[in-house]
Order: sequence, then C-alpha cells, then structure tokens
Amino acid sequence: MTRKSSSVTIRDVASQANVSVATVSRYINQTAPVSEDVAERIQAVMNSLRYTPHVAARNLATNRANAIGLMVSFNMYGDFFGPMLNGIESVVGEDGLSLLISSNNLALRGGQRGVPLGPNNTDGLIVYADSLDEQEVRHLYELQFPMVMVYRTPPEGLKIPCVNIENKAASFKIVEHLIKVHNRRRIIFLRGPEGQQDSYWRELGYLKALEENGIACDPLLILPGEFERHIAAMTITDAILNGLEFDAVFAGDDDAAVGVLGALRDAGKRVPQDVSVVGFDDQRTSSYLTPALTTVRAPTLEVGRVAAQQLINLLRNGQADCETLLPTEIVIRESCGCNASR
Amino acid sequence: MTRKSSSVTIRDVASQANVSVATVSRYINQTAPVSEDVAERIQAVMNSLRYTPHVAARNLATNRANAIGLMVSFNMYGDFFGPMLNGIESVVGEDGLSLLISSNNLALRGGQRGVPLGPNNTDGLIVYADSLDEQEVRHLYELQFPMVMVYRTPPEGLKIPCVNIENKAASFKIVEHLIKVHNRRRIIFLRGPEGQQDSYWRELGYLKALEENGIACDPLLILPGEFERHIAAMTITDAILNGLEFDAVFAGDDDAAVGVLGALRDAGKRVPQDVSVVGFDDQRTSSYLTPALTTVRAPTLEVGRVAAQQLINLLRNGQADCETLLPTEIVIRESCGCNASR
DNA sequence: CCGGTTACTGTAATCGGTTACAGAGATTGT
DNA sequence: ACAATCTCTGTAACCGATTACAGTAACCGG
Repeated sequence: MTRKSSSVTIRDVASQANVSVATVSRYINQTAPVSEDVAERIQAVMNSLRYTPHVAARNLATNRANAIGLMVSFNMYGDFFGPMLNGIESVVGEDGLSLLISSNNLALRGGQRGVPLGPNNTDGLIVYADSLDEQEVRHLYELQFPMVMVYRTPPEGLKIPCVNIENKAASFKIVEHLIKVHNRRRIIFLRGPEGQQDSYWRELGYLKALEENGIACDPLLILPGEFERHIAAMTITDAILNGLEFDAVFAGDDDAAVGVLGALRDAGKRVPQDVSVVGFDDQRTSSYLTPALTTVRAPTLEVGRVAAQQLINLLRNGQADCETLLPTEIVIRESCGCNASR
Repeated sequence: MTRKSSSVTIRDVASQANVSVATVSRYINQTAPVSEDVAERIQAVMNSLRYTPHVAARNLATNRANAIGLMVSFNMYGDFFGPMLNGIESVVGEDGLSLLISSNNLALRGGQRGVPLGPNNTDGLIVYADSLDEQEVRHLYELQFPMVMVYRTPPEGLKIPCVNIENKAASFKIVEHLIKVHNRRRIIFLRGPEGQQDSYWRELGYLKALEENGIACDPLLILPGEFERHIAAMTITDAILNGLEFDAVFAGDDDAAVGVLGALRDAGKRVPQDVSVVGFDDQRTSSYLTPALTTVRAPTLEVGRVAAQQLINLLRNGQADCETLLPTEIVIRESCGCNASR
C-alpha cells in the first residue's frame, strides 16, 4: 500500500544532532530548557531532514488526540452551516488542534459500532443540535468526555456547557413589531422540527407577544414549517386553500421564509401589502429577496467561535461557562411592511 | 488533565477471554480465522467491558491514519460549501474513515510549521481550488502523498487526479441563449478571482459564444466580479455610472448574480426587460430570487462524492481517474427574459 | 502410516514518540 | 571549601495496538 516513503523519526534527528531523543523531544515541545548550541543543531537537522513528528505516536504517548470533533446532523446544507464551521475552524486551527467532522447518520455507519467521534478519536466534541440522541450524549457524559453543545441545551441533569442564541426575546420583538407597527392580528407561526429547541423558544416569544398585546392565540395558526423552504411553502399553500385567514407569517427561520414568500407569490398574495412575512437568522441572501426579508440577525459564525473556545477552555482548564447566550437583533427590511419605498 | 478514566486495552479483553492479544486483534480486524467459541467469548468480553480500540495505537502500528483531509480556502461561506462537504462526508463516513478539515490561513497557523493536514495526519487529501499553493502541492506530490483536487487542475507536470465540472460548454450555451433567444449583443462577463480555473473556462465559453455568433468581443465588457456579490454589485454600479452600454450580464457565478441583480435594481434598470442576467451554479436560493435566476446547474454535492470516492480508490488500489468532468446543464428561468408570465 | 496442508493460537518485536528517573557540571550561598 | 541548587542531558520504560514467526492439532490423500 502506501508505504510512508522516507519516514524520518526522532531517533534519526537525535543521532544526526549528536543528542538523545529525549533532548530532541524536549526541544520540540519546549518542555524543558535546552542549551543554545544544541537547540541550533537540532533545528538544523530537523530542517535538513524535513522532520515532522508522527502524530499517532505522539497521541499514543500522551494519550491525547490533539483534535476536537464536530458532530453534525446527517445533512447539512444551507447558509447556516458554512459560517458556523468557519467560526469553529478558525479558533481550533489557531490553537494547533485538528478538527474532525462527522455526521451521525445511522444508515451510513451501518458497519461501525458506536459513535464515529469520541474518546478514542478526539479530546472533545462539539455537538450540534440533535446530531446525537440523548442516550449517546449520556453515555459520553458518563465517560466524562468533554463536550459542548451548540443550538441545544443539555439533557436533564447533565452539566454540559452549551452555547445558544437569544431566541425568545428577539422573537417577541419581531412579532410585536408586526402587531404594533403593522397592525397584524392573525399571525401564523411555522414551527421547526419536532423537539428543536430554537423553535421552542421562538414559539414562546411569539406567544408572549400575542399575550402582552391582548391577542388570543389561535392554535390553528401554529403550523409545521420544519425550517425547510419546501415544507413551509406547502404548509402555506394548504392554509390558503383551506381558507385559513391570516395577515402575517413568522416563518420560524429564513429558510422557511423563503418558501413562504414563494407560496404567497404563487397564490397571488402581495407581500407585504396583503401579508407580512418575517424570518429568523438573517442568512446571506435574505436581504436580496424580494421583498427584502425582515428578520432576526443571528451571530452564527460567533456561535462557532465561542463553542470552540469553550471546548478548548474545558480541555485546558477543565472549566467552561455553563451556558452562553449570544445576543440577536431584529433587522427591519421590507417584507414586514416597512421601507416600502424601494 | 483529562486522564482517560478507565482505559480498557486489548490486553484486558484478551486476559478476560482467556486468549492472547493477537487473537483478539485478529478477531476484531477479521484478519485471520478464529474459532467460533473464542469469537463468542471475545465478543462477550468486549461488550461487557465496552472496549473500543485505541486509534492512535492502531494508527501507529499500521502506519495509516484512517482519515482523509479536506483542505479548504480560509473562508468558506456560501451555499457552495455545504453541499460539497455533505457529499464528501457521506462517502468518507460510509467507508469508516474519519474526515479532517482545515483551512490554510497563513495568518492563523502562524505558530505551526508546514501544512496543517498532511502525511502525518491523514492518508490522503482533497484539495479544494487554491487552498494550497503550487509549492505546497508539489512538495506533497514529491512525498507521493495521495491527493485529489476539486475545482482545480493540477500544476503543470503533476499527475494528480482532479474532479471538475463542465464549465465551458455550459457557459457557451447560456451565453448563446442570451444571443439567440433574447437578441442580446453587449453582454458583460464578470470574472472570478485571478487564476480561478472555473472562471477561466467560463470566460472561454463566453468568448466562443460571441465568436460563433459573429459578435466582436469588447474587452470593456469583461470585468471583475470575484464571485462575490458585493464586488459584482460595485462593478455593475460603476459600469452604469461610467455610461457603459450593455444589455446582459453573465455574472460568473450565482453569488455575483445576486449582487448584479441588486445593483441593477438600485440603478432603476429592469431585469429582464432592460438587462438580462444569468449566473452559474444554481445555488439553493437562486430560484427564489426576483426574477428567478437563469443559470447553470452544477452538481456540487456530486463533486464532493466523486472526489472522496476517487481518493479512496487511490488509497486502496493506487488508481484513480486522471480527470473527471461532471456534467452541467443550463436551467432557464426568468432573469434572462424567458417565462415572463409569472 | 506418513508428509503436506489447513485451521487456529501464542510470544514477542515493533511502530515513533514522551517522560520518569538518574546523573553530570556549573553556580551559588555561607 | 562544601553542600545545595540549578541547568542540562541521557537511558530506558511505556503508551496500545499489529503482525512476523513459530508452533500445535486436526485433517487429507495416497
């Protein structure tokens, strides 16, 4: 197979530099002082031999993988994923660690046993939303395996740091905007996937906005959107066919909002004149839609950065913030009815 | 630090099952026959001990990392990246390999020497576009390190498998569509980043379409777009201010097309009545833009799948297709001037 | 009954690093 | 001048797997 052609080992370096392997190791890892001339000799030999340490050997000896894992849902598309990964990768790379990434599709890892990322692979894990089921999380937790969760709070009783975004307050604000500024009363809310926590909090914000403004909640207006554009589109199309009356849609997220916009256009409804539409996330293209989408800006890249940072803290110092909640802000564009100028 | 709490080794399994470590290893890896009752005993012990092999030890012994690397440009956002990663991850995971991912931002890996992904890390590399400069590629090539490139052809003289998409033919077709169907004559082409290969071929298709239809190429119409929406937008805005006459824009990619659409709208030009706009990629949101974007569908996820497949073939059999060119097809929507109905 | 496979198992070397332990000079304090 | 300390270095055990080599027992054909 692929024989590693000319494997230069630490012993080669040591002998050519006339020192012991221990000294070379110490020089490389800066783990003990080394006299200046020796250091120079070692460095020179390393350069001329193009020596790079064998990570597997190092990992075996130190019992650390020097890598962290990112566990994601089995399909990751959308504007959402890129920025988060970007954030994670930047701080992980900065720290000299490797980043392993894997989805947890049961169908795929048919042959394998257990989770594809774990203690034997990585030093810690970033768990995205429901990429790992509760049982798997609990198991890793019992092993005292360092984890931080993003877009999810840990299961009951487990103290796992998590980083989330402010869902409820922003949802409240944006729905209240629809009510107070645009005088909307019958506002549809499109739920995300069953059990999705962001969706749960957004719904709470929605309900609170209704309540505080004296609008009775009509359960018929809470419908499935799944954070997916085509499902959201279907839901809205059905709603119109069934004669459901509504004057606004809080789409759950921007992806669903895109579907809603399409469905309304197909049905001949004007946005925002007939129906206001708002989303959540402020994905890259949202400002380029017609009409430009009013939504909530979520600091997705920042979530990635913070999560990685927390995990690294956990690894190094054994400490991390139990929960960090990143701020969100509503961004008013056109789809709610504002800035009709353009 | 993080002491691996209860590290169960192969020796524990062996002794509890009353066999030698060699036998256990052979059972695990199916590398030699093992009698049935022994197999059962081993399996039972493994289950009760929750044994999982230590990958670093295995990697050291076999001198393989059981992982492949994906090297990406230092910033990866956009609809583009998700699907590709999705494709790669699916086949890599299916094969029981791990996926390491890293960007090659010089600024970041200031401390480190060399490329963050390489022979000591991984068994092979997928190199995305210009994430690695030519010198680095040559170095890895000299080490006979397995690589495949995506969205890029290897440097002169190096036989590295690559997977690309059909750029020229589709560009030709879509530009010809503008000419023949919509009678456009002054068509702007927005280049991608300097040296970007996809951009190069798309330009060739553009030029060929002009030539075959008897239109002289006006160099003033070839402008920078960088495959970035805000740069594309600026370029178009400037062009309009400078009084450049044009009746169509081939934006280089969909991202740039989004910028073009915005710039034209801001300038009061109607699309497609005044100016036709077409893109390349068919990103997820492109069909939801107003007007819906006429573009070229690129099988991004498939690129990922094929690349991973090729790399795995290279690892297993030492063989891979020198170049695979994935087909693209033009998809006619509204921004060119067709289907004006909606 | 005997040489040659076949099926299975065990011992111990090996992969390439890290690091506990020991020790040699040089420096310092009294 | 002597002990204590500090700086630097080397030897060898160890991390947890794989696998070459050796060996035993059963089986098979003639």
